[in-house]
Amino acid sequence: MTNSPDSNASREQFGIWLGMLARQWRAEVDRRLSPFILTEARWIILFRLSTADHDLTQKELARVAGVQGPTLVRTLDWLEEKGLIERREVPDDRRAKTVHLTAKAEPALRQIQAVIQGVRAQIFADVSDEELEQCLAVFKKIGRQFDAFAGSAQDRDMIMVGQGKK
Amino acid sequence: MTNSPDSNASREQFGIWLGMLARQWRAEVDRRLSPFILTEARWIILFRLSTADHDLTQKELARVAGVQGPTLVRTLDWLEEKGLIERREVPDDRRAKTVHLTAKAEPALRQIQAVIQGVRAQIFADVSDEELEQCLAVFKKIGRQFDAFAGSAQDRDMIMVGQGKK
DNA sequence: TGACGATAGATAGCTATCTATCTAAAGCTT
DNA sequence: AAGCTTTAGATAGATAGCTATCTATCGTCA
Repeated sequence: MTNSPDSNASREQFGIWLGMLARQWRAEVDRRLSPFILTEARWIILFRLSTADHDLTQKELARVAGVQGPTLVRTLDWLEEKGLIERREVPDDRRAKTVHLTAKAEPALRQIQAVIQGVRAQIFADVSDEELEQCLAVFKKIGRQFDAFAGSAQDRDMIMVGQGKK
Repeated sequence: MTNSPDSNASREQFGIWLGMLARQWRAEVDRRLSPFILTEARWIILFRLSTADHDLTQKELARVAGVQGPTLVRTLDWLEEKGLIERREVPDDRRAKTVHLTAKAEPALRQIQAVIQGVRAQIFADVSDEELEQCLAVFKKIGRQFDAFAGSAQDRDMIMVGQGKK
């Protein structure tokens, strides 16, 4: 009774689950982050900066964070206003700016790492490493299909290479 | 304290993948739906109405659609203005309203079903039924953890019962 | 060298989501 | 019956995402 009749229902459900889980994920992280003024979207940027192996321009940062340029601009505006990052001009290219964590950001980041770690520990409580890997494998297959639609087929792989197994 | 060196990275990645895929999913559906004025968020509501086995109040509809009340209200306002749904007062409870598809909505819905089907066919091109089920199983485990946080532990199961295998 | 297309970042405006709060009605409790 | 508490839906405002477009700068090539 599982194969055909259910698989259709599963496919119908998948997109909706994806959306619901993504929203719940964000809500839970935001809830736990609320003592730190940060939200998930803002934290992701700090995290990416802290784990980057070279100075990132806004364009590069947007790519590894998985958002579009304008979305990043607003987040950076906020982070810069709070003194957590700074934009520096690039000598060689006066259009570009690199983004850097300030001294103020670093202690906050360490505390927050622990909070996020706590979220993950609970969320993945029942999920084995193997299950997680299978799930991510499906994500990557699906991601490739989306990229095929969009035509920018290499971007996603670069993201994973960029920080997945560094 | 995890087993393989990768599993930590996988856990770090998971939330970000979830968010990115959910956004790409929505973008692709929206793109294909653009000839029909509808967006994914609006279509989901129509879909839920069309597959419900009894009249749904807004509260019930919000739950099966996986959004909060206010989000639904705005979507319904739009759908009602376009003449695709109507709200009816409930005789027994003058606070509540049930939501109904109009005659105008039904032919549109059938066309759209085909479009969405097309999205799924391509997105899941490389994904076997088995992989999909495993992935959904992980989703459900994670979903239960979120519900445990929120305290409303039964809601999610009810959602799946409500339309998963009916 | 001057002009034109491409690129980096910023801005504007739309959609969708959430939380917090309001209003009205329903349901208890005394 | 009066007065709480709870519930259904609506409203307001914040956050975050997107596309389209603008400005400034870079690079190329005629």
